[in-house]
Amino acid sequence: MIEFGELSERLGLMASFTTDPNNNSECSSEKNSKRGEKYSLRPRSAKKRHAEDDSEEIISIPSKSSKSKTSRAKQKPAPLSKYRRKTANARERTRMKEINQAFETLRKVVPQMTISHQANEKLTKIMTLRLAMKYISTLSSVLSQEGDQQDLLPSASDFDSLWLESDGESLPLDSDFSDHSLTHTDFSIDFPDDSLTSVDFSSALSPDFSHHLRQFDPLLSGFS
DNA sequence: TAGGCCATCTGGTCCT
DNA sequence: AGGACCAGATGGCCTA
Repeated sequence: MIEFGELSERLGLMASFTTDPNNNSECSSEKNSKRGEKYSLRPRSAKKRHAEDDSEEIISIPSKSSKSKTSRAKQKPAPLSKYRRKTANARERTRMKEINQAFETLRKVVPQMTISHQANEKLTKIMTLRLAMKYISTLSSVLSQEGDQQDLLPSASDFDSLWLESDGESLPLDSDFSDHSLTHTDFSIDFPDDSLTSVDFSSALSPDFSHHLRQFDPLLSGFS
């Protein structure tokens, strides 16, 4: 079991909780929250929360027609205490942070793509997932072709038959390495929203490819 | 200004 | 009981 102090230290809670050790449920939700400001509710949420806090102090007689919190409390379990709500939020942020870190890792593993419109922008989450699926599919395809051969790493000529496959569709990669890009038309199968006009798969065709392949090897060993 | 993307909050559900 | 996970709601930021 994690002590509050330990949890708070881990999650950086202490700054926004009061220093009163006897009152863990107090927090600094009064200040307007800014992104990145920890453990303060957004203005709207804080307003709502305060309204709920106020209503909790009112003892009302439950009635059928009433939609007050007090009447609803009879049917639903009591909302989390401020303290538990804060810690739950902190855990949720941590969880999302880990997911985002995994996305960052994935962005680094998939070949760098060049998107003409947004050349300097990082891939969105959905784009990252889609490209990863394509990349895995490509590697799988290459490995299956190389299955009978000793050398698993593809030679340059192997890329003449490198395909990007998705949902039964096959997208041929340009075998001319001086212009290894997919056209917008090619990619429109998976990106019908015109978000891509060209995709540069140069890293997949470079020596780096073997590095990527080795990284994926354990995952792909079960394919064949 | 609308739409896309994202972070955060929140309540519900499941699990330990 | 409390944590993990999930999805909906909300609002901020950015770009076309």
